[in-house]
Amino acid sequence: MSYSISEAAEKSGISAKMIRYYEKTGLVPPAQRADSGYRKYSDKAIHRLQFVRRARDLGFSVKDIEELLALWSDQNRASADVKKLAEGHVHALREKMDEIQQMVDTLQHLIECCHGDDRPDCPIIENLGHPEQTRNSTLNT
Amino acid sequence: MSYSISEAAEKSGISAKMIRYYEKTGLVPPAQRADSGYRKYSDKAIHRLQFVRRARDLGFSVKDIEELLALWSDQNRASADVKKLAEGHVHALREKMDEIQQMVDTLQHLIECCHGDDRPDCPIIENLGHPEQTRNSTLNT
DNA sequence: CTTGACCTTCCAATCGTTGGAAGGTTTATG
DNA sequence: CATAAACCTTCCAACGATTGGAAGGTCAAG
Repeated sequence: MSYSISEAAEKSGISAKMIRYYEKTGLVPPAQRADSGYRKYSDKAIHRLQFVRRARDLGFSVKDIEELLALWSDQNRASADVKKLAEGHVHALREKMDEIQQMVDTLQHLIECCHGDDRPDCPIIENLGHPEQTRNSTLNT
Repeated sequence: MSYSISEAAEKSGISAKMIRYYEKTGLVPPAQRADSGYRKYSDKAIHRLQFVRRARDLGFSVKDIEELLALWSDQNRASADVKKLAEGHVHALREKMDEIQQMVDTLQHLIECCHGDDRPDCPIIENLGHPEQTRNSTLNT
C-alpha cells in the first residue's frame, strides 16, 4: 500500500507543507512518485515521518532529529550516543525553562504590586522605565 | 548631550543593528541626524531604548512593547490596562513553561530508562519509533 | 594623508512554519 | 462527456527577532 501526501500528513501529524519542506531540506529522503508526479508514501516512509513528529513534539531541533534518525537506522549505535543527545537537549530545555521562570517571577511580583484600577500609577510600567528602583510597594492602597 | 548609535547601543544593551531595525519597524521614532547623516540619541531617546530592552528581557513581544510604550507615555493610562497586558504575557509564559516541562519529564524518564552504554538497545530511540509502547524498563542491567 | 574605527543603506540568512498563486490530476456527479 | 471539487505540483513570500556581510561615506588620530 502507498499513501498520498495528505494521507501521510494525517497519519504522521505533520502537515503536507512540512513534509515537502522536510524532503527539500533532506531530513527525509525524496518520496516516490506516481506517474502523475504525485508523491507516494509507503508504511515505512510514514513510520519515519511519525518518528520525526514525535521528536519534534519533544522539542528536538531539525538538526538533532537528523542525528536521531541516523541513530535510529543504525543497528550498531551505542545507546550512550542517544542518551548523550537527549541529555544535551534536556539541558537546553531546562535552561530555557529557568529563563522563563525568572521572567514569570519578576512579572508576577510586579503584577502583585499593581493595584490594577483606573488610576495611572503602575509599578509595572515604572519598573520597565527604572529597573533598579521599583522593588516592592504593596503597602499603599 | 547626544550620543552615537554605538553609544546608545552600549547604554541600552540593544545592538546597533537592532536599534536601526526598531526604528525601521516604527517601534522607536526615527532618530535625529547629524549633518553627516549619523544618528544622534538624546538621553530621552536612550531611556526609551532602555525601556524596550527591559521589556524584551521580560519576554514581551515587540507588539506588546508597542502597547507598553504607548501606556508608558500616556499619563492617564489606567494601571489596570498595564496589569492586564502583563497578566496575559505571564499566562503565555506559563503555558510555554508547561509545554517544556512536559518534554523534560518525558525525556528525563526515557533517559533514566536508558542504560547508556555501548549496546544498541535504547528506550529513547524505541520510544521515538513507537510512542505508545516504551514506558519503563529500568529493571534490566 | 592615510589608517582604522566608526557610520550609512541594502540585502540575505537563520529556524520552523504557514500562506498563496498558478497550474496539472483525479474523482465524482450531473 | 463536461464540469466542478478536491486533490496535487512548484515557487515565492511572510512571520519574529536577530545577525551577518557588502559597498560606500565620515571622522579622528597619527
